[in-house]
Amino acid sequence: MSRGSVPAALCLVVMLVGSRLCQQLRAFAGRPPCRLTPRPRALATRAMKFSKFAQFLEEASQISGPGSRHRRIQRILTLFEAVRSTEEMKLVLKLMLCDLDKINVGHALLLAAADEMGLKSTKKPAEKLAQWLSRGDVPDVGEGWQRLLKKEGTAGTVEDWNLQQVWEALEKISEIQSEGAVQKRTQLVGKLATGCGRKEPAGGKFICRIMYGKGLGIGANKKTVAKAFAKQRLVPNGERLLEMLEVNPDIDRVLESLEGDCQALAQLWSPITPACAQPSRSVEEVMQKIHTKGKSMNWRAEWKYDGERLQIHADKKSKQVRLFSRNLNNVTGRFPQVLDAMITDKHNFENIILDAEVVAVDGDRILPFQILSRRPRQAQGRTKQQDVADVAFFVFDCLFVDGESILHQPLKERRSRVWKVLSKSDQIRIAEGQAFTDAKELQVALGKSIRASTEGLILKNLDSPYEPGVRTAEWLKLKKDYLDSSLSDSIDAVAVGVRRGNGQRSSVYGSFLLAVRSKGSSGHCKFQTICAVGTGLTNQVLNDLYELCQPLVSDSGVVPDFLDATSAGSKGWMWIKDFWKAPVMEITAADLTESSVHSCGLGHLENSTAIGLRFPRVLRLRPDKGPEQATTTEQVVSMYNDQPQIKSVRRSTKGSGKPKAEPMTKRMAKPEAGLKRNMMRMGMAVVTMFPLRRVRRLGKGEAHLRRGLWDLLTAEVRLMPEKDESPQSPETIPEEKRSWASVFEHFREKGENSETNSASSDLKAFRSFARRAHQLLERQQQRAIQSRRAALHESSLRTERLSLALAEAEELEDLLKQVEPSSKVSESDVERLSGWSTSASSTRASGVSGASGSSGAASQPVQLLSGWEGEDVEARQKLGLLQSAMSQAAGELRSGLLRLSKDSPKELSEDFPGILATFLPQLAQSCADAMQVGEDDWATAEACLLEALAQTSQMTMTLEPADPDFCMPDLDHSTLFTEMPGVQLLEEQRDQRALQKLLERIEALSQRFQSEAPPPVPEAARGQGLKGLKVQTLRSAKLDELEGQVQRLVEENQALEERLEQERARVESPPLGWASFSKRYPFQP
DNA sequence: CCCTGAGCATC
DNA sequence: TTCGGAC
DNA sequence: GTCCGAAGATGCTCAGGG
Ligand SMILES: Nc1ncnc2c1ncn2[C@@H]1O[C@H](COP(=O)(O)O)[C@@H](O)[C@H]1O
Repeated sequence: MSRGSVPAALCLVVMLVGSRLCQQLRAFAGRPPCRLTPRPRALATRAMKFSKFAQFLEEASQISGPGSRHRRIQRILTLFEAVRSTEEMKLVLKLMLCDLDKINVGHALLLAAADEMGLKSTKKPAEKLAQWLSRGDVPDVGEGWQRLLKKEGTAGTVEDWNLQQVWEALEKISEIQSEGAVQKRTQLVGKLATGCGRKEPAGGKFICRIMYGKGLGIGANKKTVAKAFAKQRLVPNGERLLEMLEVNPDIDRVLESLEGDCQALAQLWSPITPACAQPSRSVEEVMQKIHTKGKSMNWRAEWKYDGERLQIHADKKSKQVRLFSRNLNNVTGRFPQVLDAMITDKHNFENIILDAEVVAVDGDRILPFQILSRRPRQAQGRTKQQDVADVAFFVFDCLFVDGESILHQPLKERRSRVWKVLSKSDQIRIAEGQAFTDAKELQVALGKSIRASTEGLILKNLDSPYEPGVRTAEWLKLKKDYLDSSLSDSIDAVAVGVRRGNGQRSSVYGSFLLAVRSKGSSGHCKFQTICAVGTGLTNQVLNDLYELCQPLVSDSGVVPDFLDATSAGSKGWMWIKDFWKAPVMEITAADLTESSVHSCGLGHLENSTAIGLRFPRVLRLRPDKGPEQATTTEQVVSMYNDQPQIKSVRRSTKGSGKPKAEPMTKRMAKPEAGLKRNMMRMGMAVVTMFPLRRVRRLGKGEAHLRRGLWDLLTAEVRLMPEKDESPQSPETIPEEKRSWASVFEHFREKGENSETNSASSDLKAFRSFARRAHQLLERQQQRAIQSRRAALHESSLRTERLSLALAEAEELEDLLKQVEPSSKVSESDVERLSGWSTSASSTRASGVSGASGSSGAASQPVQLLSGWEGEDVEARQKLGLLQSAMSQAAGELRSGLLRLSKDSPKELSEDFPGILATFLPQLAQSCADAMQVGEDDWATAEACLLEALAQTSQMTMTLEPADPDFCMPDLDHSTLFTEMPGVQLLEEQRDQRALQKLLERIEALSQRFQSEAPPPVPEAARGQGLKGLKVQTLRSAKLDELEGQVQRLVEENQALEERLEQERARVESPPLGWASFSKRYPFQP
């Protein structure tokens, strides 16, 4: 039944009809002509309608409870019994298993398609649908479609497509490409929905889920469907379906085969479903599993490479190679370098199927998964200029050799067979491993593998056959992140955002955006996102977290200001208003990776990226912790740097250190001079802007450029010749001093060697790269300026408000002094104060919204005071934190600036005596001076700094770009530098100081009250209001005055209000507060 | 021309 | 990929 | 133990909007 047997006439038909029908027609070709019945028209009348199909599915989905599995299978069986032909059975199976071609239809398009269904009963269907989803009224898009279609009713004649029509529509959708594709697809999807769902709304649901491709949501997927299929009678040998699919994923072919020879043999060019390994959590568990298995103690521990699974099919004579991914996709085009290595004459096989892992490598070094995944996905010509990395196949099994399947042979024999015929090379390697018998050996092997940057071990029974598609107990995976010992890898992170769940989780939050604490450069407690997490949580926890978080989420959609988030990392979240109430979770992960989505560690890593987590999951809640006790960014960064993969890269670049680069010469050719200058600026911009900026937008193009720049910086180590080694100076160039100079030097040499100015393609590439990088930086700077302007404005407003608040607080304090001449406050006073203040706020709330203060009653200082009486250790800790962070900030900035000046490479300053000699040192010095002055006098400091900046900007202006291609943009440098973080810090510190003073006073006041220990405010006293009191005494008069004061506070001082609200809530511990979780989820170390 | 969003692939 | 729930 | 369906990060490619 090979392709070759397709009659020419049919081929013609195929071409005419369209490629999508190709497979089916090919299927017909292999069988006697009489099997071609029923004819299409006859088929159409008797064909199963989608509505009927959907009814079966709907019934199956409603089955639950004891014995549901079996009953569900029975139900599906009745569906199969209703099928009339093999052709139809193919459709049924493919639809049920969502076995479609790539159709490029996802969540967004399914939503949009609601507008294309011609619905009469709903105004804006897509909008409505989105609303339902966001409120959790409907668990998924499919259910939403069903609801929309149900409203339409079935009055009149409505469309009801049969399965064949549906399939053809799906094929059509998959063919849509290029301009206008999205619109066309949307329309077709809409029509399809009508065809499937008008008669029977559930049909809409199922066609939607089929297109979405993640299962029908009826509690029956491949395995269950196969069990039902085993019992049906239309197609013979149904019980062998799975077995056949394991060696041939094409359902059409398999059904034909079931009717025919029914051979379930592995074949060359047809992918075999790969075997998987069972997870194991410890060496002990593994040993136990092995022993209880009994018989065989013949096990092998193999490195678990961190790459992609690859099945290699090769035929020597025809010189053909085909590669299949873990999901049986053909990925031959993605690894051109390795194809040749598979068909050399050195191999001793005619043909072969290998099981392997493909990994990015640098010589003998194994590179992280992330590098591998950066390779192009599309078929590339074999003549590519530059690849992201070299690649190697680590072969660990052999399934087929010289026309014969060897799946049934024990691993031992498969291995010995393949090593006999396979010739090793740089591209084709053998998976490292060793036999082991006891726990000790295993432990040693594990340590070794992890040090080699693998994920851990795969343990294999050498006596076991290859079991395609099975999570077999003969293979055990022992991953490093499962190990209990990796306790250091657990992170305590704060939930700062939530997202509603889908499907069965639509009634709760399905995932949480987590952040770690950054005790960054300002006293503000900032959090940086590190991952989202939605697994590891039980239903109980999910429900409780929903209760807890619901009142905390803001409806504004604005990222809260305690959070650093990149733009990509802040999409689609509902934010938690104040982090003091946010839950803390202990999480773990397999790896820490570079991230362009999360913000954790921005500015801490030398290559200017942030950190994210691979495979994050919740270990448990930590109600014993508040957000202020979360893991810090610094801790995460050091965890990142401690990883074997990272260390190994470090070692390799450090190890080949070289003597100091020679100063750049003046004999540099003209074009390069311009280039150099511009690159110098770029470099300066990178060095000065990047590490200090707090929030950075990270995009794809940007990521590439950043990596490019970083590569240039680090490449010098390898680029520079190692001659001239002076043993006198064992000092290698430290990482911080990797200089742009040597990069230029390298490219200059390249340029000179290539005779003509423009002939060097390297130089050309570099030029275009430089230009792009330059443009990018320019844009970034513009953006930075704008956002800094906005921030500064905001900041000054805030400062103003704070100082106002401060003044009022002082007044308040004075007044209070008068109120309590004997420095004692009577119980009734406190009572009144509290009652009065609540009254004030509730009056205000009702005045504004008419509701009972759903946005949280505005709190007030007085209330705070009474709230603070409790022993709130955490509040004090927080204050301490703020203070220490404050004092740190100045020091940090100073030393940062000084470091900046030292970092500037000497060779550069020699080359540009007029510029660098004064530029950086002076800037740094001025800044540092300003900081010192600033301790006492912020205004002077700022002026000082601004002047310094103005000077430097003038100097910068004197640089004349020699190369017209690289004109420095007309930036207003004084503005540019004024907007630098240093200035921002000043502003923030001013805020901080104001705030700190305020807090100090409040603290003092609260201490005064503390000695009183007044009783809690009785309910009756609340809401009474000051006006209801008899105002007789002097005290009461003063209280009247106080009312005026505080009401102004309430109205004018939003910032303060929020702050105080946080404090209040913290002390009050509301009914479902985070602290109360301790009871339900007690912490056990 | 560049950036973004959606879809899909890998893990 | 990881994890929890239902059977 | 099996099966299903929740959930994650990253990176590439394409179409569409400015
Ligand atoms: N030596 C090896 N033997 C088998 N699988 C391996 C090996 N090295 C890496 N793997 C990969 O590990 C995967 C299984 O682990 P996991 O993905 O954690 O379930 C397989 O899909 C392989 O791609």
